[in-house]
Amino acid sequence: MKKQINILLVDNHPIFLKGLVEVIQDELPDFLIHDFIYPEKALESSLSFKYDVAILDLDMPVMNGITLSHELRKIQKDLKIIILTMHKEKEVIQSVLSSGVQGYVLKDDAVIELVIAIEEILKGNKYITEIPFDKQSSYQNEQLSKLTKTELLILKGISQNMTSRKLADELFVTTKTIENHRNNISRKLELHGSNSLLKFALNNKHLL
Amino acid sequence: MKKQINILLVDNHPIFLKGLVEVIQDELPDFLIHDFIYPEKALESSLSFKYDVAILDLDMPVMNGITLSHELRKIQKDLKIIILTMHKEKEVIQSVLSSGVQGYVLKDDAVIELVIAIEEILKGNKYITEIPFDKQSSYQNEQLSKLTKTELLILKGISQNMTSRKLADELFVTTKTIENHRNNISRKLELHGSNSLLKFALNNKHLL
DNA sequence: TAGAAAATGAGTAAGACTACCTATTTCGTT
DNA sequence: AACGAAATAGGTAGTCTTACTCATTTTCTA
Repeated sequence: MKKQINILLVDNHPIFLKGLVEVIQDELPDFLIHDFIYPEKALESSLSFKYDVAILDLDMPVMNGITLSHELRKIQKDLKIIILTMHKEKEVIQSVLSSGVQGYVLKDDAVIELVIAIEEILKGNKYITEIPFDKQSSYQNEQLSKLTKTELLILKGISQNMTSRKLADELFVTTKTIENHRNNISRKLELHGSNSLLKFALNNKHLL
Repeated sequence: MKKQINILLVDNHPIFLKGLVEVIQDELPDFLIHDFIYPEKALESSLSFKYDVAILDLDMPVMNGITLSHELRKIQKDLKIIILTMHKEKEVIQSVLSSGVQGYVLKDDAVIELVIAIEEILKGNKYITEIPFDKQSSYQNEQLSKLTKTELLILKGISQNMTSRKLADELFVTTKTIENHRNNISRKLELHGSNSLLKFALNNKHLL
């Protein structure tokens, strides 16, 4: 008897989710699909149920796909993750992949892409869909291109809830250095006022 | 014998489109659905086929949903149009409705919304989905229901980039009062650490 | 290899936020 | 009318961030 494969599917768009369930079910009738609109509910269910693969939407309110993947992995270390998104920007893909997921599929890919991804991931491989020619969110990119490597690194840290203190420890420099970098970044990006840098970082997390 | 109802469905995301077809077919098995990934192909088909309702994605490359609706109407004056999109912004909705479509449904609405929309439109009515404001992700809502009226007001202010100082001026109280409210909010929501309240407020802007 | 850019660090000052505490007044409900 | 919740405000301390200036060292590159 073959082992039952359980798929966790999380997407906050009900219509898309329902469609997705049917599509996957059509192509992979032996798999059991557990679908959730709310990341929190999915997380809760993972406490009492073991999944083989999780297919997660990237842009969700409250908890995005990457955060959810981390939370799921805390509960179940060996869970395989496929991120399903409409983002075609190199930077998004880069940052998603660097967070240790196994698959990346676009919502405007053909259905077969997702099916292949699931099958490959189950074999222990990774699967990254072909990304079409680059479509950039050009404005923010121009802004970010003004920054140096270290500045980008710090901005990324800020977007990940790190204080200057923590960043300093992490990078083995003084907090003063981090503060100086923060100031330089703010000047380059023309950001002013309280927590303006944090807000920018959060708003552009996907580019960092 | 009942008249056959023909639905034109256009969305440039294949997975979403395939799911959508199945979902509509499930709910409205007597309807005939003609689905297209490319707006141009849909337009071409409308030259030789008469549709009753068109369900169009708003964001498509080359030709967006509104443009397509105009083109379709040139060919078939009485065609009913439902725009299906993920945009919740007042401005988008305003401009879409003013272009003379009959329906507006969100991609993150439940499936039933679209079905109702189709049925209403066929009766000659318009159907505009409820726009969020009081449609909530239930978990955060439970959290927010712990807060008092004033606390919610302050949280909203925070989400709009206001400092405690500005909020105090606005509400004619001292900054100390605002700070106390902030502390009470953080305690109720179990938020800790630097700027945790700001981050929460930004993440839940849509609920405030 | 010389000059420019980047990274590092210090000083100083002010504003903002978190995290506790206590206390008084106002308001709504029973 | 009494009770409890909510709103108001002060105290105190520590942390974090912004916003400047200046100086030194490292690294890249023309």
